[in-house]
Amino acid sequence: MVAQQIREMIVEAGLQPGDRLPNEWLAPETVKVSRGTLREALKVLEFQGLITSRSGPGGGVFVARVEPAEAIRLLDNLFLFDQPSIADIYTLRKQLEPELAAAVAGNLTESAFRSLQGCIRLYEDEPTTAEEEYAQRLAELDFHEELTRHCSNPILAFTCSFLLSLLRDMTVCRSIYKEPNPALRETGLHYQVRLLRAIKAGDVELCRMIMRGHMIEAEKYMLERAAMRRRRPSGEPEEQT
Amino acid sequence: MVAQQIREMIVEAGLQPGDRLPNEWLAPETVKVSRGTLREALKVLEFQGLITSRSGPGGGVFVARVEPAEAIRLLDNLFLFDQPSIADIYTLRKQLEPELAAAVAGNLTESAFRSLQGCIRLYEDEPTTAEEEYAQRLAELDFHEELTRHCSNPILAFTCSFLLSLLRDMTVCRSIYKEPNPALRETGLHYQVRLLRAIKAGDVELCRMIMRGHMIEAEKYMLERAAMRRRRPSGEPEEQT
DNA sequence: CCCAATTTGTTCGTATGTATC
DNA sequence: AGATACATACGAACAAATTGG
Repeated sequence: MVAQQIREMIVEAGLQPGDRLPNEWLAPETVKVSRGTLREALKVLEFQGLITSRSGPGGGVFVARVEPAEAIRLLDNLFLFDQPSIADIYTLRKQLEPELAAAVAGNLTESAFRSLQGCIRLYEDEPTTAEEEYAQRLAELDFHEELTRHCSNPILAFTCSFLLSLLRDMTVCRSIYKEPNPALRETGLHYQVRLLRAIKAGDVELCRMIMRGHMIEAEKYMLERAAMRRRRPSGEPEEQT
Repeated sequence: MVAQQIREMIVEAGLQPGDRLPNEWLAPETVKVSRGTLREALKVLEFQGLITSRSGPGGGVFVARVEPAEAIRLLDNLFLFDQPSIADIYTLRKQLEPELAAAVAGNLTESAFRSLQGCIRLYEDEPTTAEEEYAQRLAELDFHEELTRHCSNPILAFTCSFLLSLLRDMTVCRSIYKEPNPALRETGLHYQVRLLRAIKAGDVELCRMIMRGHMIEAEKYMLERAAMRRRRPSGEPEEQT
């Protein structure tokens, strides 16, 4: 296909992010197709995140660095028809999140610390409404997301980030996140405070251990809640008994 | 964008793989864009693997199931400009491959066993040429790939498969794979024979242990070789001393 | 075996939007 | 403000592929 051909040209020429694609490459006489077909190929590459295009003078098609966040969108359809279970996701999280914590241990800048503490602050106070509950759970996920941003291992960061996006999008999780869970919130907060301390101290092994415990707890909670929802199916609201 | 819009329509309507997209959806009057623009969107979705299109009567645009192998291609550009290191990859493999082994333990059909044994047979004999050496190393990777195909956890399967494809494509790895390595070959073979036995026996914990050992060995070997190549740079062929 | 119908794929001329000088 | 350079969008016509009679 034309898209692959253009990609080849980019890597062959050793073009770097920010470089502009020479006009000749996109001329109909170089590529053997018409503008319409060429544009289809460019759209594909743009969607893939490899190129961006600006209009106006000095504009054109430029090579871009693919951001992990964009790449995750590409996988949106992967599990569209056979959704993974919560257990599936946590099988990986239990293994990888501890490594993530270990990877950032002792390698955080002051500003990185502050943004992590900012995440925590969002769920320091007991939530009063269901919306606040939900927002806090998302903030917890953001804490982990923030960790990935400071991980020097790009694959580990990408994979953990991917798992987080799966959790965010799964409808089961979304409904679970709306339920109040004072116990987990408390222990989760506790874990993350301890984790931050361990990261600051640069204690790699302690980071791993704390995160492992956190993941095991989180999985247990999620599985319990999911099982409850299965027994009392659909969107039935909880009644105070 | 139009592509996202069409994707929404598919999931809203609950279309399944194999279903055909109604003609109305692709009519210029439904979507508010011209045919050319619409085709760009379709090309994107096709590249993403969500749809395929056939021409002729009874043809049209059909929903497809995204295969993991296709999805991996989407990520080709992710690490184009900051390639991960061997250590990065093995950080994940050491954690995930044991889980993969554990996941398939006791869950393999007879035919799955045979194909795994087929992989092993390819490197039972000492390689005589560099090409054979290389082919054997790829066959080792295929062994792991075959495992992913029988893993019921789709994310675990996908991630492990992704890591394998990274190893296959990295130029460092490719050159390392061409070097003779009788020792690792022997122990690798030994690991995989033991692993197959453990899988057959359904001994989950043993599977994990064997695979963990295998990964640690493999990483050590790869890192050693990579370090040697760095000291003696570029494609200089090895001399017998 | 060929013809006709259906549907995707390609092309080109033109028009519009947008950013720079 | 206006001219210029560039990407983006449109629509009609044409080509190719596939199926059934």
